[in-house]
Amino acid sequence: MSYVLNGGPRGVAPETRARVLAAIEQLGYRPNGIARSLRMNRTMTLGLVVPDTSNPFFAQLSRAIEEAAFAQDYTLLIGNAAEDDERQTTYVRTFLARQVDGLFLVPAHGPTSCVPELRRSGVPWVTLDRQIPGGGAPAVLADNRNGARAAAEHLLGHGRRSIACISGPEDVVPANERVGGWRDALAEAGVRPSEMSVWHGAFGRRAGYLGGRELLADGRFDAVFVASDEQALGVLRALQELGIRCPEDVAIASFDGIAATAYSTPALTTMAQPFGQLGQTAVARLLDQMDDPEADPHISVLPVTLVARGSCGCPDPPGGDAPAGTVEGAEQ
Amino acid sequence: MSYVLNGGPRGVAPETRARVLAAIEQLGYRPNGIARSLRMNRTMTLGLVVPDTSNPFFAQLSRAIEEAAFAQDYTLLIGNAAEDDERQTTYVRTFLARQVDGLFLVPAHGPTSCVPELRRSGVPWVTLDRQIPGGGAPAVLADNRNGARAAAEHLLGHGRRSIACISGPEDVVPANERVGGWRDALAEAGVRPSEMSVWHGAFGRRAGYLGGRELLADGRFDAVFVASDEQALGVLRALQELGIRCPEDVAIASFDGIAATAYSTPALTTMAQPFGQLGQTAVARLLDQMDDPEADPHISVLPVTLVARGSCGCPDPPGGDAPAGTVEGAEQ
DNA sequence: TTGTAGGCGTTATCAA
DNA sequence: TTGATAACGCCTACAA
Repeated sequence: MSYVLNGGPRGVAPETRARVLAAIEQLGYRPNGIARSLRMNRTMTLGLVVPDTSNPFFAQLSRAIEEAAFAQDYTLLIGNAAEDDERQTTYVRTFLARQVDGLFLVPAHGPTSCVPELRRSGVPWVTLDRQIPGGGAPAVLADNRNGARAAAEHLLGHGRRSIACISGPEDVVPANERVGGWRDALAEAGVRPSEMSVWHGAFGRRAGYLGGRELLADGRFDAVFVASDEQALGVLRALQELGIRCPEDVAIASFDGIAATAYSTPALTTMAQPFGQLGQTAVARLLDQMDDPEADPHISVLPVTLVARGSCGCPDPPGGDAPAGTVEGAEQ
Repeated sequence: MSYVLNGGPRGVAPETRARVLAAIEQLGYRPNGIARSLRMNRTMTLGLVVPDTSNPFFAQLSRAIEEAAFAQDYTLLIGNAAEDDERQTTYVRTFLARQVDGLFLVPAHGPTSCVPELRRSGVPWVTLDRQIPGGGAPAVLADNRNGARAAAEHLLGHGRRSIACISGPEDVVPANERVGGWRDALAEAGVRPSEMSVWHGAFGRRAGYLGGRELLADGRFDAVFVASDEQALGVLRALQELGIRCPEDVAIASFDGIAATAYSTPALTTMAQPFGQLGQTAVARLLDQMDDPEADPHISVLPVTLVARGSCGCPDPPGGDAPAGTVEGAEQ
């Protein structure tokens, strides 16, 4: 039975095979994957814990990982930490109890108390998007600093001189790297650190909206670099309410390259992350670790690409142009 | 060991319990959920297959279901059918092989060839959002017809008389129910069926954008009812490119109540689905079926609520007002 | 080429 | 109160 369904590890006489197949058909037999997992000591399941599944950036990232995992015959369990360390730990624990073969973690901001447990479990894991300080696990990251710098330089290239920054939570590493890149560009253009204005808030539209209202109302700035597209969409709405035109009065460049940026008015100029590659790389790294748990944890930093649209002052292309780095998993 | 960890079904002497606990600690013992599932014949896992995880509506719906399942100690497996019947079947099969205790299905458009297999498996299942013609399974649905009618009536109430409709694929039931509701309202206002213009396309922004460009360019219409928010966001962009003002020249009302509608310019007037309730109801129905597979499949139709914002001509509230039906799982 | 049996890690039943 | 043991369904090594 086993031999005919799995095609091995030894042969079956054609006549017997037919008999077995017939019996399977007749009894409506379905193999039990749980028993198989128990025996084989692998579940062909991977876990993914993200800070917030309702944030389109994480949704697109999850989708890319799912795609890559599916292609390798793995099923993906997705857990939503809701930006809460306790819930993050709960999910990690649940997944470990379910004997996932490996785990992806996009750490929520704040402490990441599940790390020791994760390490003790011996289950291979990989962090994504955000690195863990004393991690010890492979990480797959976007080139936040250079990307942010390129975005700010692009705004400078449009003749903007007074460029604010709206960023994510202060304890999120990539948010700070992006602020760093923005600072780099401004410093090189001769702006003093004391003249650089940064606003910190949650990722998500609401925070962007609030930051926009607070920072851009008085006309001090002729441009803003926003650390995430979601926030930038909120900023766009804030400008609208304030009667400030984009890009004429305030130009915007942001970061991530989510699909929605192609349909706002104006469409957003953004540094697009290579979602498909991020997913594939993450899966590849995890499989590496599963192959050889002793292999030293590799840090992969993937480049981001500028997608110039209307919000920075470039010509606004027709709605729905595909951001360069977002071909797979973006569709719609 | 089992008795101390699970607190039953029989007692353990305090002294023994302490010894067991100590051993657990010392050996770093972790219970194996797979073995447990095999023995118990339940995995505490539910499956969900949706047509397209990158569509924010399904993302928000998935999130609500995950929330409700998590609250009942179930883990949710999410599969992305990518609007492809074959892939949908693959996921259903994968989930059945993994011995999910129950399954949620949001059928992709077109045929749903996995139904016989699903039925034969004996695993309880529930359909969501879209009902299956000869289903036989419980369904949890929004009140599409009345919701759409209310939306169209609202546009009529603003004095609009020439109201087009942009809808989803022709073979998707809820899309047609929404078209039906829009027809109802127009007919009641004295519009002849021959004067009612409907455009059909995929759900998603791109389709809405294309439909908007095609249908609204020549100024024949002073309003449009759009069958999904995603499409409506595309329509908004199309109007912008055509130099048509919203709501002055063309008013918009749409359907779903996804979070992004609160941040567009103008913010979208929409019929908000009660995501939280949909999730809870779906889980409740599935647990019902699991309790008693013979219980007859109940069809739950939940009401949608009008969220009036700028796109229909109502005053545009500040960005980020929470759509009435979307409290849970919407955040941002 | 095929039948048989042991064991994966649990839980629950039976005997002590 | 506890120790021993069968069984869940699968895979595979071994014997025939």
